[in-house]
Amino acid sequence: MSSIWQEEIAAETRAGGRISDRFIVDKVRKAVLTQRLPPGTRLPEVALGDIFGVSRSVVRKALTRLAADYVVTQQPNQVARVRAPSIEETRETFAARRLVEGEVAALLAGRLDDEQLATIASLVEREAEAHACGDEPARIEHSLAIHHLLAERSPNRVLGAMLTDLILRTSIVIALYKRAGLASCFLAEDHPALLAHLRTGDGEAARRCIHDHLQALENLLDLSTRETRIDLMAILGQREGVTE
Amino acid sequence: MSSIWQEEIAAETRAGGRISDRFIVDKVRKAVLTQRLPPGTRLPEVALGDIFGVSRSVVRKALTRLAADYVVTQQPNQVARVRAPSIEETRETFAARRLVEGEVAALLAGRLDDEQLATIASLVEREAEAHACGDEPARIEHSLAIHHLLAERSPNRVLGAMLTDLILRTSIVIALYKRAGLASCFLAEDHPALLAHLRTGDGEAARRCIHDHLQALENLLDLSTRETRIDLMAILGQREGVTE
DNA sequence: TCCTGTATTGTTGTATACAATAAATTGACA
DNA sequence: TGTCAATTTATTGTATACAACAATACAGGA
Repeated sequence: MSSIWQEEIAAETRAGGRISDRFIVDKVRKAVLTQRLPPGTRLPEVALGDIFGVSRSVVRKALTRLAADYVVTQQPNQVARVRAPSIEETRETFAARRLVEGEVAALLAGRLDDEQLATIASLVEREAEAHACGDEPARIEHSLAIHHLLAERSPNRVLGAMLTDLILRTSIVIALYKRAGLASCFLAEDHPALLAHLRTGDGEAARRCIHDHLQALENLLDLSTRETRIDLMAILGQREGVTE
Repeated sequence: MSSIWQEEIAAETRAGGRISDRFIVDKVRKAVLTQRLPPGTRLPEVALGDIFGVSRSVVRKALTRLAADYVVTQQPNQVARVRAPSIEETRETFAARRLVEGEVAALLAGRLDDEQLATIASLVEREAEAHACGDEPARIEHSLAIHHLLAERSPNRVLGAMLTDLILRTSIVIALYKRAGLASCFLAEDHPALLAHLRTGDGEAARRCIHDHLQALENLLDLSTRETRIDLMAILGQREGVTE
């Protein structure tokens, strides 16, 4: 029973903490994000229960939550699968995020204190450094941290929660549809420019900045309808699930 | 065991359909919306299971979904309760809905075919009639149908789903914070004006119309911070739950 | 009267058994 | 060899039992 989560589960149990549904949600989410669980992967309840050392009750709750987050699909009497958002949904998700994150940035401009601005500045710097070092996972982590900070600090918490969801969903589709051969989605100018607008308090400039940034990101993806890169039939046909 | 859902459950079981988690979600949601289950109401799993004639498994799934929809709160080892959104959250929910529904309306303007426009026109008319007859429940139903139609027909389905959620959440807080003595939240001019803009295809006008409409709606609420109408301590202190 | 520790009750958390459904396999037949 | 039906296996749906935790009620002492 060697799974991709072997060490993490061992660490958690050693630390005395018993595995909860939240733990499972986190692990599956991250695995989907890093494409260790590609779209279409079967997630049978008993298999996951064996892996995490819990019963189906806990797994079921985790899967229900993942379905609410659009990470997996759950249809009656069928195994849960890692979701494969379509090209159309990808475009719509980006458009929704542009709207929401643009508004959050506009609301936030001029309202952040020096400490928060310094935190963002540090993340922007570290993102550039990681890119220079060729450490893409670290760069993604810092980039995500910037956007998550906007979501957390959003003066409107309802919009903030919506943005958190949208960041996750766009991250998944970026991993899915990243143009083959593209090493990184780093856009050197964008985050520094955003920081400047947040500092000066120009809300509309911040909104435009976010808008253009996300549009540029979307343009880096391969969303050509011709050859559907995600061949659902091929994916759903294969019998592979989580390794046990 | 006489509950507020007595007849509906009997009807469902007579019709041969067995009670599913979706059924429970619908019934609880509607009861919250119509304030038959006021905020703070305890929703113990066994009590709900007895009422609906199912085991805790089904009830638990329903409650998890209701929590994802922000209808109830679920904290570890504590009974689920009907959520009581704060005044601040109410304002934020309205602001979020203005943003999202405005965008949906702008996208939709000029894109609806004659049949869909006729459907909306009919709903607008029937809403006015219901108001004239003093039939407030019917008026609310028709008004909601108009907004739900926008959500369903949204060219961007991600935004459409978000709007569906926001319509539910605003409906709950409207019921909660409606100014005492106010018979109806009917705004005679707004829906006809929206219909006109959707027909002519003026997206920005449709956006402004939605924006002003929702702002007017929010202004009809009693969101004065002075006397907190929702006294959580009083509500959470009382032992009342669903009637058995 | 007020506080505090303890027993009791109420409620949720988890595991498991069995039923119901879907998927896969097998075998017969053309 | 290919196709269809019947059987077997895999998987989820539901109910239930027991453990763990929280809230309550009660009794005793300051």
